[in-house]
Amino acid sequence: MGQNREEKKADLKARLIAAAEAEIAEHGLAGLKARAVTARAGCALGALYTAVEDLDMLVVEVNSRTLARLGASLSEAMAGAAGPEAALQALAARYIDFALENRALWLALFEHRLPEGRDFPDWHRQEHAVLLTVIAPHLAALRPDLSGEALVLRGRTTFAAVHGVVHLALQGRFVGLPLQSLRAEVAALVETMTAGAAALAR
Amino acid sequence: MGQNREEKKADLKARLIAAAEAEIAEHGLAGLKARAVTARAGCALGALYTAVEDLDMLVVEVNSRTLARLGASLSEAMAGAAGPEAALQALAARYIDFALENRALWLALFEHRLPEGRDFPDWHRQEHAVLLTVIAPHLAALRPDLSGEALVLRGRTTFAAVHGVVHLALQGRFVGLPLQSLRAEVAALVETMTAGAAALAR
DNA sequence: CCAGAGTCGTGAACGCCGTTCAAGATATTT
DNA sequence: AAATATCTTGAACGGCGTTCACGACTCTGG
Repeated sequence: MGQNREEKKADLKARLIAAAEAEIAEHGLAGLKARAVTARAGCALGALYTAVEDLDMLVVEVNSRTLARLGASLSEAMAGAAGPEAALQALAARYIDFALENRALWLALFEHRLPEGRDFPDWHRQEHAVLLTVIAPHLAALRPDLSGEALVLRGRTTFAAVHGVVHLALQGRFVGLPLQSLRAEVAALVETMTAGAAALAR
Repeated sequence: MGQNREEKKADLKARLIAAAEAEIAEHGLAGLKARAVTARAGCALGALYTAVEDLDMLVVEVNSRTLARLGASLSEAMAGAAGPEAALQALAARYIDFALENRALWLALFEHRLPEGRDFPDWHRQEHAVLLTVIAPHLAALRPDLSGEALVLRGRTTFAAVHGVVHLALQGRFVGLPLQSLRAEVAALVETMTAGAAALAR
């Protein structure tokens, strides 16, 4: 029971992050309330503001954890893939799986915004890079004609295209795909893009 | 000045929609406040709830207008295009132009959510269909091998892919493209997808 | 082991939000 | 012109994120 101050503070912050993660998973990002989080974490309302700057930064902490899990899952998915096309298909499929299994937390990654003037801390911005670095080498193999600069841009474009299809489908928008068609359509999109890349590379 | 009741009510609603549109354009969807809207529309706070059900439905009205303008702009863009590839390129380019010129209003189309239980009225859901119907015929021309059912799904996928690239870029996300690369990258994406479609259609 | 100093957690209170509703203002009917 | 029906008004309400004076706790020097 003899925790010193640093340990207690770290423990409180960890409990708050876990509570916020659970709240988002259950009620979505919009359903995240300071009072519900602190109640679940077993502390007073004001304690939240001793552990993190404000509720937005608590969301950043949750998103940071989600990104780490997503990055690990994607890295694992492309481990055994033979060839760039198979690797990209494996990545897209795993991206869909992760999004479906962590729906609200994954949506929070792209829904969360800071108020007008503020912007995200650099350490968090750079955590997003995994989403691009897992794609880059396979895209380079498909398009040996493109320079490094162009490949970086094309990597962002490729990710965003797949992401857009998954995003609209999981949001349940009218223009989005029905969920039962999502896997097949994303596979077809990746197939179309790799076939197009092969045709344009020569 | 002698307006009857129906005219006054319609006029109030129109003023509220215009005010909400201006507020969203200036401060974003998250910056839309009932008090600011009613002040701009020149009516009392409570009058808002005599014209529309609540603030969410006022956003739906604004989004309805934005969708109509977007649909008209897209229809106009593909008028003079020769061939399906040129038409899809023209549509994508116009989509980007509209999004850039109507940034906050366009973002509101995809950011706005209703609380947990509710969902959008059917008449509004169906207004989104223009985004798909402008694509469908050109996609059908590129992929004569696909059936009608598969083409509908592929149309949604194709829109979502382009939309995803534009969306991440305009949100200013770290993984999004820088705005100055957006047009070229979307053009490259459409080129890749049409090249891939041509390769897979035979 | 104790007392003083420093730090932290607490929850009532604040300002802002969307929404409601009794009451006053306005329009319509008789 | 009076009576009735309808609409508009803005103070008030409950809920939100955030703050802060105060009481409880932890660390340190003797």
